[in-house]
Formats: sequence, C-alpha cells, structure tokens
Amino acid sequence: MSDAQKQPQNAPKKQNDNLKLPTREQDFSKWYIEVISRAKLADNSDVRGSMVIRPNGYAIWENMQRVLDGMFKDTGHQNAYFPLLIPESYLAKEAKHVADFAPQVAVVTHAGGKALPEGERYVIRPTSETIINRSFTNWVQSYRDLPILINQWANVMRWEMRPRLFLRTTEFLWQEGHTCHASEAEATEETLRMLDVYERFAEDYMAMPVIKGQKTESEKFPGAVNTYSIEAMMQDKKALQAGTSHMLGQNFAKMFDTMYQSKEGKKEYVWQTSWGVSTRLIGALIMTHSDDAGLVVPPKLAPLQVVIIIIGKTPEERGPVREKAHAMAADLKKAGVRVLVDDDETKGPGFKYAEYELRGACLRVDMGPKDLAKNEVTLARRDTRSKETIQVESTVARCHELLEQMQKDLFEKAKAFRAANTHEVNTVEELKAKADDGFLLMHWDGTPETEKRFKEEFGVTTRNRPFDLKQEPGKCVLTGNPSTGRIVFAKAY
RNA sequence: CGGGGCGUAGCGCAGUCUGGUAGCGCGUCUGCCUUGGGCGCAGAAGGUCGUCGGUUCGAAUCCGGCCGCCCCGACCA
Repeated sequence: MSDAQKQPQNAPKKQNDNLKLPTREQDFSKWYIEVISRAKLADNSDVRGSMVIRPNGYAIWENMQRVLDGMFKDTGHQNAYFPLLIPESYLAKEAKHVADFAPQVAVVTHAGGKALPEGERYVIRPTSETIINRSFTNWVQSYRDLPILINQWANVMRWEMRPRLFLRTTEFLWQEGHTCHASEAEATEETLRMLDVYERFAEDYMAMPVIKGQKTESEKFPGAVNTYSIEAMMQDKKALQAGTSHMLGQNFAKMFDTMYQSKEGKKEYVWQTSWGVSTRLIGALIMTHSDDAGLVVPPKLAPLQVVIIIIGKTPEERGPVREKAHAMAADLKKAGVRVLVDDDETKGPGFKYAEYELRGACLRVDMGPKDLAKNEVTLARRDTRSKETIQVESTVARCHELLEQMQKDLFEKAKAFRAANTHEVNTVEELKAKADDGFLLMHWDGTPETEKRFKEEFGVTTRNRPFDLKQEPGKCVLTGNPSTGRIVFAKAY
C-alpha cells in the first residue's frame, strides 16, 4: 500500500495547498509576488507600474527611514524638500548626460486647463540634481558657505517598461543626498563616507551582506564622474544594486553656475556628490531572508518583533490568559520591544501561527492555560522555526536575547549563502557553467565592447569593482587581453 | 517595444477545442460548535466571464482591435 492510500482516520487536519505559498525552488518570482501579497506589504494599482504600499510594508519603510535619517543627521546632513516638478529646460541643460534619462521621464504637457507652450512644460523628477543645483547656485557665494550637506525624502518617477513590486516601480520613494564641497578631495571623501553609511545600514540593520565597489563607465549614473555601489545577492543568486553614491565632480555646477569665491578671491565651481537608496530595499529585504512560509525580517527593522497568541478552550479559560498576555506585552513594550497581543476570538491558534509567519513576526509567544499552570510560555522563532519553553518571568530577557541572536544569524546565513555562490572564473567553459550561479569574479579587459559581449553572450553584467578585492593583473576571460584585476559579474535585477 | 503564457465571484482555478440557463475549492456572511499548527456542521450572499467591436436565432466559448498581469529579451535604483 502506498503512503498516499493509508491515510489514517485521525490524520492531522489536511493541509490545504490553496493556503500555501509557491516555493522559492518552484518559481522564485511567483513566490516573491505572493509573499508581498499575502504579507499585505503592497498591491499593484490600476496605474501601471505604480504600487500601493500597505501599512505592513510602509512600516518597514518607516523603520528604514528612521535609522537612515539618524545616520544622515549624525554625518552632518539636514533635510530639505524640493519640488516634484522640474522645468523641462533644466533637463535640456544637461542633455548630454541626462539624455540617458529621457525615455524614462514623464512630462507635464497640460495644466490650468490648457496645453503648456513648448519651453514651459515640466517633467516629474526622475532625480533632483538639476532643480537642487538651481537652489545651490543661490545658496553658495563664498567658501564660507561650504560644505552644503542636504538630504531629501521624496518620491520620484521613472517610466519603467517592466515593473516589479518594490524592485522597479514607475513611482518610488527614496532619499537623495546632495552635497557641495570646496575641493575634489572633500567631495570624494563624502561620496565614500555615504557609501560606508549604506554598507553599515545594509549589514547591521538589514542583515544583508553587501559588496562595496566602483561601477564601470557604462554602469555609472549619467552625469557622474564616478559611481560607487553596494551590491547584494538575493536567494535566487541574482545581484541587486542596493544603493549608490556618486561623485559628480563639477558637471552639474558647470551647468548651473554653482560657484563660490575662494579665500584667494577666485570664482570656483563647487564639487558635488549625490547618493540614494529607495523602497527597492524592501524588495531586497524580502528576497534576502524570507522563506517558503512567508516573510522573514531582521528584528531591527521588523514592524512586529513579538506576537502573543492566546490559547484556551472557553472564554473562562481565555480570560486570565488574556490578562497575563497584556501584562507581558506591557513589559515587553516598556523594554522597547515592538509587540502585539492577538486576542481575536474568531480565529484559531493554528491560523494565527501561519498568519504571523506569513507576516514575518520575529518571535511568537504561545500562551495557554496549560502553560500558565506551570508558569511557562512557548516561544517560537520565525527564522529557524524552533520552539522552546521558558518561565514567564524570563520572557523579556529571552526575547531580547533571541532578537539579537536572530539579527546575527540572519546576517551570517546570508553571508554564508553568498560565499557559497561566489566563484573565481577563469575560462569561458567555467563561465558558461556558472553564469546562473551567483557572483563571478572575473578578469575583464576593461573595454565596453567586451563588457557588452559578457552581457549578450552570457547574460552577466559587471556589478562593481570591489574595494576589498586585491587587484592583481590577469587575462580577460573572453578576449585574453590583459586585465588589471577581477571584477564582480552576475545576472542582476 | 519583440517572443511566450494568462485574464471567468475577494483569492486560486475548471468550463473555451466541439456556441445553447455560470461551475468548483478557499475565503466572506449567519447560526451552532471549536481553540497547543490554516477546526467541524448547516444555511446564505457574491460574477456586465478584462474591455470594445464583429459573426450567429443564441457567444465565457468563434473572429478582430485595445487594456492589464506574469515569464524571457532590450531599459533601469
């Protein structure tokens, strides 16, 4: 008799496949979409490429914002806000650079009930270098006005052909830092300082290991002298650019005459930087840690760190449990833990277990009459899905410990995954075999032509040239021409 | 924008080939029951079959246009 036939009569309640997520193995991108939908993070809207960020998703963004904003303030930056609409002529000013943006830009052609004349139209910001420089030009007179260190939290719009929730939407939320400095050295220092901030945020808060490095000529921001990025590996082994920091040189200063008078009384163009991360990070977070049961979020950014589930057969049984649960929640809250008591009477505990796993609550406390009789509760961990029984009094301390441990473990796990899927590749055969297999460290002759061949023939693109990879000369995998050092290639989002 | 797939109840799908009263599972609502891994029973509500047009006595079904979603490319944070 086969296993399928000998279902015992008291078989545990049948699993309903309707309720399960597709697995990452089966279909990674369907899994991703489903996690977002089932965890109630975001919806597609009727405007193609635009999303509705739901409270559960927005709460993650708020946590990210809070942490990043603190880091920006700690490095001397101030927030400001610049307009959504940018005179089209501003973009024309930098046609040479921002021509690259043109296909992605939405233009306002009508306003006030009539068509706007050519030359008086607006674009919806795809990024704000131009309009911010317009202000900087007014703000900067003297070297005494420098540096200017500004950040803005805003929405931007880039028309996308293939939108994907959080990763690539036509409208998205981000922060863009914009700074002016008196020297090239200072601007470079700032560019790298903010890249470090992003690295620290990604690793210490998102528990997502990243590679810091420099973008190639063809991958850099239009208008920048140099672009640096942090690159992360998702669970499908594809690379995701998680943040960028640009050294803009004097390119925008020259377009907008952003000048200062030096100590020597000479007029000089300012040196500038810009840097940003976006709601894309939410997508990165999902694809780095989540599993087939749903969302997994590192405790430092999790909207819900502990959920308390009340169990009991009758209202008489549940009453005292509920009371205890709320007291415990108050203690946890006092200790700085984001906690929720689920005392919804209309849903059973099994349902709630599955629900909070889907939603990514880091820890779950199960509390029933049997536990309380023994002065215990059950504590379940989301990432490892392990359970333990603890004394009621030790709950706060144990939750703190586990949250801290989970934060560390998630990072280590992601790091190990990346290490297992990073390869030095030296031949075309290896490249063929490993093209889908994560980060490939390869020699490349440095020409855009060869870079293009890597992309067209193998689907891999340059991610960045890592700072912490020793650069030793070698031979380009494709052409055999000399290379100055290895660079990260991968299939990328 | 090119290639492929799909659009039927809130969600997942069958029905389309071969035209003839709109179906299933989950969810929702009501009542009872239940609560330590998505409980059970009974009843109910809910759909202009993406949209516009054509063929036909009759279209979810056949034909055409358009829109949207997913996958693969080109583009991108």
